[in-house]
Amino acid sequence: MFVTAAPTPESHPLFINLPPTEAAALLKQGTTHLCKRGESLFRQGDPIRHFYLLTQGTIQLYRTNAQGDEKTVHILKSGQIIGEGEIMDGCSAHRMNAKAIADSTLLSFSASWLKETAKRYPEFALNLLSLLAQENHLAEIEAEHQATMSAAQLVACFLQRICVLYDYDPRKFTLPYPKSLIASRLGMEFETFSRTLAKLRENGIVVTGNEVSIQDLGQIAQYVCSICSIAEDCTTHHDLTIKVHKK
Amino acid sequence: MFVTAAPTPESHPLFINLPPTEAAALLKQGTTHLCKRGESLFRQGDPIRHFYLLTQGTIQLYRTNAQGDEKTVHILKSGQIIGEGEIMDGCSAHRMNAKAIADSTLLSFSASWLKETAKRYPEFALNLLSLLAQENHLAEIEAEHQATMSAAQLVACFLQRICVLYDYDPRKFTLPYPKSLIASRLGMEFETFSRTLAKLRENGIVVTGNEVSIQDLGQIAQYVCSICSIAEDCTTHHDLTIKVHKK
DNA sequence: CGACACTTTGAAGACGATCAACGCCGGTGG
DNA sequence: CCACCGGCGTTGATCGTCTTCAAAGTGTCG
Repeated sequence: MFVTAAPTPESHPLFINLPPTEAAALLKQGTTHLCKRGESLFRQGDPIRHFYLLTQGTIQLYRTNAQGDEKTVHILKSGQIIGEGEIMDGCSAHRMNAKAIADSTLLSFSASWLKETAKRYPEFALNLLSLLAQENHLAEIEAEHQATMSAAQLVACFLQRICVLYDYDPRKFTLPYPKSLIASRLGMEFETFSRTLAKLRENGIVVTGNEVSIQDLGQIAQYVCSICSIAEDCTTHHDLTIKVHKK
Repeated sequence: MFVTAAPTPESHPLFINLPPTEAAALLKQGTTHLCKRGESLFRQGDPIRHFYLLTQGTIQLYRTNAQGDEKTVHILKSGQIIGEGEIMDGCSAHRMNAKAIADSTLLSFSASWLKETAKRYPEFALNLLSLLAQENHLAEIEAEHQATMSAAQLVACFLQRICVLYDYDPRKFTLPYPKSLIASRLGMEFETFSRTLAKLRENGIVVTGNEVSIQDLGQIAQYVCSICSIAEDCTTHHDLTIKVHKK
């Protein structure tokens, strides 16, 4: 999940330690799939047929409950993978919906390809295990954040993550998707999201329209990360600090 | 994580599809470790040395932040495993604390044992992948719950899960650990937990001291599960319904 | 009996959801 | 070219929920 964009599929974390020829051969078994902005890739309840590697674009994963409320589970960017959990878990039907937020390109493999490859290539299996373990950690942290952070802190944390994920300059960048999507991703109402922006301004994050400027990382760390139990080994905040130092 | 208690380590989900002799040989590489009630198994920041299989007792996994607040991440029972995520993720230090809530017995393996075994036995790797994928799903659901459910709904959902996990009769069972621990597990204050009990009584769950009685599963489903986006494929609620039908 | 851990209850305040109104912008159609 | 509309975002007022601080009740084990 938390993977810096792989410039080419061959260099994806899944294929680390595999001979490049093997990786290329495996990748050839995938077919390219296009998904236009607004199009659905699959829906909750659909049979699981494919494992996907997103090579370009943005995919929203979301769930719907009986009341019709939507909750965004993930917003994926190029280099991230789709379906690995559901496939390894042995699910027969999708547990969420996938929709393109922007025109997207995916490499699609059969679901059994993933299991077979994991079985045949121990290195691949270990890479997949590592990815799942990372996703796991992030999901746990997210649950903790939801339980302990205020809306403003959630937003501040998310903005930092976006910044690392997209390799933006914290001092000035443009939101890669609408605010309402972020609100849905963070499990809050968009009115609440909007109101947090005032609070963030007091804490060194200025948002004007779609432009964000994180002015003082130290202040934000104080405001957000001091509450967080992973604080010192938070890769996000760590990477961000390094990023600014370099420039 | 969400594994019905394995009566013997050999029948643990990790060893499914492995020849029994192999499983037994692998298990022999572990050593038995005792952890008395209140004792710490490891702490946040400690180097990661072992993978554990909990064979008896109860282990609490929790995190502490700079402010000193504790958040319980998991409460494990026999049959569950410890450390798999951190090891597969390649962490060098523990990201949380582990403490015995009750006298516990663990089978301990070296961290490299886990990686080596996954590398050598494809079936084992697939089993481990399946377990991680399940944990993942649960963690995602938990984040969603934290974001969308009220305190009372969280408690109701948790009580149902306990019921399935420990194979209790929903109509009358005793809480396996103190209420304050449950509150910490659910990310709420224990005062809040206490107050939710009145609300639950109105919805068909009566708690008196440590005795719980879930009187009407349908009513609870209405109160809790109708909000939840996994509703129809929630193993917990599903299993619970079946359980009652059988009796 | 008294100490201590655990739990309950009360009152005050902070926070987020909800409902409602309005502003802004891009596109469409007359 | 302007009027209208729909998607998106902001702001205000109100209400219910959870936290916080404080006090008191319950239980068990020396």
